[in-house]
Amino acid sequence: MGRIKRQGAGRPGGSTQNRDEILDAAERLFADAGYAATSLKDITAAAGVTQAMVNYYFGSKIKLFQQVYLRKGEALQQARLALLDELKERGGFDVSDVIRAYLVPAFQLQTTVAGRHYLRIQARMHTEPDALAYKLRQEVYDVPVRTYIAALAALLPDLEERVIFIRFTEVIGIYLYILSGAHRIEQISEARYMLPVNEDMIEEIVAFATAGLKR
Amino acid sequence: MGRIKRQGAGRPGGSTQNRDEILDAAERLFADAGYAATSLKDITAAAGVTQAMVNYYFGSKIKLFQQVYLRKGEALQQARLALLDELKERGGFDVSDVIRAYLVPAFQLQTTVAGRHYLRIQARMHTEPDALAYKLRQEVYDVPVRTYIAALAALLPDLEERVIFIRFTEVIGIYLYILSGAHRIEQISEARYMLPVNEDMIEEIVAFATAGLKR
DNA sequence: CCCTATATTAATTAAATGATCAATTAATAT
DNA sequence: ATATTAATTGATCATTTAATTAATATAGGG
Repeated sequence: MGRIKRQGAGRPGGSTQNRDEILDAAERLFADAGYAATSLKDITAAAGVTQAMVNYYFGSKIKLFQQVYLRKGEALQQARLALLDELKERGGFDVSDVIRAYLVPAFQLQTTVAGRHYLRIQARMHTEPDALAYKLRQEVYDVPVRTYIAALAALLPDLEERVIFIRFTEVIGIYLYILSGAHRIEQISEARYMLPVNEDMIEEIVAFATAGLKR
Repeated sequence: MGRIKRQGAGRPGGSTQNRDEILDAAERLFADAGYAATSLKDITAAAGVTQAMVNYYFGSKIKLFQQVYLRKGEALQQARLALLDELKERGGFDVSDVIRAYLVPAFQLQTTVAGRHYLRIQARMHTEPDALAYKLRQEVYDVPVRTYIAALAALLPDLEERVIFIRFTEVIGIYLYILSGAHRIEQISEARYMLPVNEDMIEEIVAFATAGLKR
């Protein structure tokens, strides 16, 4: 954070990773404080570059945010679609498998520091002002959600698709809340309880959600 | 918004509601844009008062936010505890009734404009930086959550309290997500589906959550 | 009726913010 | 070799921000 790299102006020798370092620093700081409360000064200081670099690489603060969100967001959705495709190829899967396929890529992000930062940003996207979040969110979410609902509909022919949509919305609520910060949940009960980690938590949500969906 | 009330300095004649009008305007604007992105200038303009009034009545921007949150937050938690007490007095209730008692006061808020503003603030509290949100959230949430978990534990003697805690956390995730903005969910599927309103949505969540809890 | 507490405005302050620009240096293409 | 493009610094800009203060006017208790 903030290490000094060079002194004078001008293009430095060799190749640099300043663009990625800005993205990484922004990801971390946006995760901690949200978009509006994070200044370009904070971000560029953490990345060890001057403020002008943000405008050089990204054009503006808001465009930087969009890049941060899309970078891991698109990968996450691709992973979800890929897992569902695998299920379809293998065949012989049920509702639990579909729910699990949706959850696993998100919980995998939770195993790295940067992934956890991204997950906090993602959770916050659902409460940020529409002007900031709506278009981005839809760009990333629309296709995967529809694809998963269609897959569930095929497995649950007795249920209207509309009902599946409603219940899948509830599943999203569960996993977003759990992933938005496990630390917090322990605080509520004064650390008397801990949430299970990863695999166990995934299976808990899968079981909970499957029971709610198939009821 | 921004109507002019008076011209000169000095205490105005009669009684005023400027304090409440500041709270109302702040509630609406904090709901729309979040804490950091809402300026005191915005709030005081909307309330039709000068900026200095915020510091006069509340001391600072952050203290104003806390008052906004606590005003309806404490009432909400009181209502939850009261409904649970009613159940206990009447006797003969089950898991569904407990879940419903937790949800009903929140969904009642959704029936008024100001209530919907508050619910957006509440949903955002779960992703705001800990420095802003942690203490407030705990102050309001701690007792009711524990009380409800204890009530559920009495009804589900086969389950460890720890398990009930985990599953109740999932229930909170569901309802927060649903209430954080129903409009958004319709957008995701290009308005092909609508979420049920109030009573129906409450019963949907009650059924979903009960199935997940009792499984 | 006077005095003090209360409520309000207008002006001001210092700090922070996002953005822009000219200057500078290295890499790359011709 | 030379010209152009890419990457970077440091300084500066106009705004916006939250907060403070002095002045002013009314309310209400003795």
